Amino acid sequence: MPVNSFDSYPLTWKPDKASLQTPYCRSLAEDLEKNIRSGRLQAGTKLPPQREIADYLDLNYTTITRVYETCKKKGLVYGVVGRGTFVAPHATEETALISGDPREPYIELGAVNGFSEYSALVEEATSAVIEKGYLRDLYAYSYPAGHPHQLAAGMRWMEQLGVHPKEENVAIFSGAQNALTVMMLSLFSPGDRIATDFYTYSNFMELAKLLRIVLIPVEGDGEGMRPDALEQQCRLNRLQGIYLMPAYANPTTVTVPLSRRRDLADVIRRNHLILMEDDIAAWLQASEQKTIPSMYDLLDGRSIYICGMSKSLCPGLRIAYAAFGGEYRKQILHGLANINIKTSSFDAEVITELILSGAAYKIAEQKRRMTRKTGKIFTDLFGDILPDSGREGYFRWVPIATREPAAVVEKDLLRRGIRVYHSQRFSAAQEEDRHYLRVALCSAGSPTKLESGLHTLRTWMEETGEIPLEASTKSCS
Amino acid sequence: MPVNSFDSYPLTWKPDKASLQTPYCRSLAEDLEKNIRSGRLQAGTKLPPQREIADYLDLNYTTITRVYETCKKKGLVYGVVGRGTFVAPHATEETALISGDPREPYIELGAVNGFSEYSALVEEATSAVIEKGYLRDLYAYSYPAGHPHQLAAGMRWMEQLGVHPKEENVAIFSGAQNALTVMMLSLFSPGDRIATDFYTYSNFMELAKLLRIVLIPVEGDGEGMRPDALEQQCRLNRLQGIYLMPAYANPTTVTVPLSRRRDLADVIRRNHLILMEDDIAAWLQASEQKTIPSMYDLLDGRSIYICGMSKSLCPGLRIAYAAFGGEYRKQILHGLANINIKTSSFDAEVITELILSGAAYKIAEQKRRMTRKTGKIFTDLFGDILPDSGREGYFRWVPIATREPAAVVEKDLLRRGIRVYHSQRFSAAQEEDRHYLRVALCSAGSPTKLESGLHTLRTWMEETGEIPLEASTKSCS
DNA sequence: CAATTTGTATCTACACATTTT
DNA sequence: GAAAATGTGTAGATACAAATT
Repeated sequence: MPVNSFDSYPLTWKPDKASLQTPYCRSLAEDLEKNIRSGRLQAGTKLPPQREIADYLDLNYTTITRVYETCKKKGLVYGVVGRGTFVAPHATEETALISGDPREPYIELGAVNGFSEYSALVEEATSAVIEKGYLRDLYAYSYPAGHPHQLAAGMRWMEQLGVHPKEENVAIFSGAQNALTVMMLSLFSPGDRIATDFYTYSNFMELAKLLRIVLIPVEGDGEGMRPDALEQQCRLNRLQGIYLMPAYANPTTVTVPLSRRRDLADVIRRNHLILMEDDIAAWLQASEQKTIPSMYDLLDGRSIYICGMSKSLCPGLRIAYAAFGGEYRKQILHGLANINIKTSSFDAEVITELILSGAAYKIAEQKRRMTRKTGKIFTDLFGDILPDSGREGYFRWVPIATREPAAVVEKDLLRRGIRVYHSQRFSAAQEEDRHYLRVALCSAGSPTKLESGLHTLRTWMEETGEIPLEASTKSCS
Repeated sequence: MPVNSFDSYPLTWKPDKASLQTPYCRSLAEDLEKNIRSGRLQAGTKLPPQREIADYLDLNYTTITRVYETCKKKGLVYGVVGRGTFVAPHATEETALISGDPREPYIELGAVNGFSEYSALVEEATSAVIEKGYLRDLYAYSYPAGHPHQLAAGMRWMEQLGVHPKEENVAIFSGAQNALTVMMLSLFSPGDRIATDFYTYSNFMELAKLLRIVLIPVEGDGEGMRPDALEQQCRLNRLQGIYLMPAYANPTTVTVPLSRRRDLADVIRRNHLILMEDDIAAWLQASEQKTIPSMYDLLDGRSIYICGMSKSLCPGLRIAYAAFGGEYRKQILHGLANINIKTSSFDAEVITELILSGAAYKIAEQKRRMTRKTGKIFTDLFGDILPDSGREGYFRWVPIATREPAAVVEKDLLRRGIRVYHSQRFSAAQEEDRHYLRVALCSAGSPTKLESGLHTLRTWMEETGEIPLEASTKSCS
């Protein structure tokens, strides 16, 4: 659905011949950038074909290739072979999900805060660390990857999640996002291509943009990314890596079952991709009888596994464990040393205390209980139209029919008193064919507020004709 | 002093004509990379001129340009117009300064640990934070840039260092290195060029390498970087930024006086450079009567100022304050949000407590006392040959005459029981004309050990004929 | 100080793969 | 299913600037 095909013929971007300066490629790139940043060229606009501009300006057409190339590197435009070059969405605005001010008068169903109100056990652990009295050791330099006993605690935690690395292949980072930063900087170069789900974690998308790493969205279904689609993209795009959230993916809520994990692992192995497995929610499922093996284990530890503790235990503590293949060890530790120098010893020690004392498991269980409770509230209100949404998880993925722009939808709902995020924030592709809302169940502050917020949402859906719709959370294409 | 000019004529790199595959530029780049990584082509080796290889292989010579370009992007080689292309030093090995294991049997004069043994006051502050009981608030999401009262404490600290930003232009980072990472990622792009001192902080060099940002070394003298040399490089290289440590620069110990700061600020303003001012040691001089104004103030806040707290207060607490120009605000906060999500609330709060309670100033004074004491130990032993070295500071910069490779010198001294760092680790340029040792005075663990270590150093210098030499710490070209 | 060597920037040329028509 | 449209990858030609001789 090209926003602007050839109906309005006169070239959408028609550089001024007179003001053309030499070197052409630079002066043209600057002009194009100005046009986009000023808003004259809106996101989605189709730019004229390279050959057309070249004809018009009487230049060789690969010179125009350079111009588009320069702007592509800056994330301003993107090209599709056979179709044309388009102004990128998110070219100017930013989509990072930063939590709002808690005192604002809306009910928070947007940010995923992870039941941050339940931290009494964390406070106890904090005190315990101080009483133990080895702060002195902690507050000195050493062990950039983490104290051995902290790493041991991390390994114990990962074990319950189906991850079994060697101790020398584990390190502590300042949160999952920090771990991703270090991994991406250490293992990839600008211009490298990484496969992701069609919808993926928006902070990861922003990070990739900062690092000039190109995300290639891969089609999926109710079981996650499709192995054949991945294989195809490997052929087309010479991929270097892949980013996955196999357990309760953010935002689609999909959990990849074992058989699919095996198939994906095959493709990854065959194409020598570096897998970054962001296991943000595995712990939510850890209590269930069967733990699904991690992709890390399925790949015999020849990948990157990241397990952030902030969401599961406490947002203020910035700690993540990562396991990695021995072949990446040197580069990762080098990156870690140069980007972080080291991680906060105190945070790491509090997490360690929580794990070793067993409190971490209690907190996790507490949060699981909350998750079930809020899940029930959601199902009570939306079960009729979203029958498949009863799983454990911090948020839901609600299909919507309206074609209104994302900003309009979000603003409309905010005016009604709830904050939600539109699927466009999570779309790695340039166009989506279906639209969704991500509805967080863990941030409202109380069950009552959550219920009230969800009620507002339901009312909106009914008033705007969203309901009835052919319900389906399965196809998260 | 080309390590390998044309004495050994047959092309240093002679790709095999037969095994040449298409595409040429890729196959050749891979071959060159293999040769360098395998060690067949040693650091410093001059590669054949582009035209020569092209002639030999019967290819257009810009194709060889592409090959060298690819390897240059990977940091494997570097080119100098008019001289040739050379294999980069540090191409394969890494030079980051990671602290050694404290139990090893040498005396540490290499890493700069900042008297980490004096942290009783830090322990008290840690307890105080817990007793105050607002951990609950701290452990929740909000204020990605830092709590307002934490920022206020940061501003108070910066004030004594001659920095006066607006509150909205201040943020908290997870240590100085983390702040630099965020700044570099947010404000620069791969391929951008940043001016640095000829000798500069080695972790910054490594970070730049990771981010594919090119460092352009600029000549300096006893007062720091030379404004005319900077001006020249701006003309030659189209620079985007500049990195400076105006107070007791690491490793050269140079403090830039006010007049020089003014001159540099002029050049920076005229050439629209983004200044990153790493004020790692200003606090050491804060007690002195006159505080030299920061470059940040001299530029009316149109720059980046970074003030790491780890060295001054406690290595285990990963906190740095940064002030920035309003024109960078949006990008920096965006980068901060996507790279860190947020900084450890606990560490930030402990630092805040230290500042507000006044303990921070006491610790600083304590460390200043230690610095003077260790400085005196150094002067007692080396005052005769290094008369100008009596300033306050955590390390000294000792000129040496030997031309032995850096690794040999360091290993020799390690065998004698002391660890020091050779100037090559800090050299942003490819060749140095003088050599130095950086000698840390704050990491030995005790005055006795320090004295013993320095004695070992002196003995080595006498035995190897280093002493007598025409002493001069002034020329840090 | 002019000629030469050498790397860099820019523009041109062409073959190719995918998508659309 | 063939032809046309369109972006991408690779190679070549030329002008230029800095450093060396």
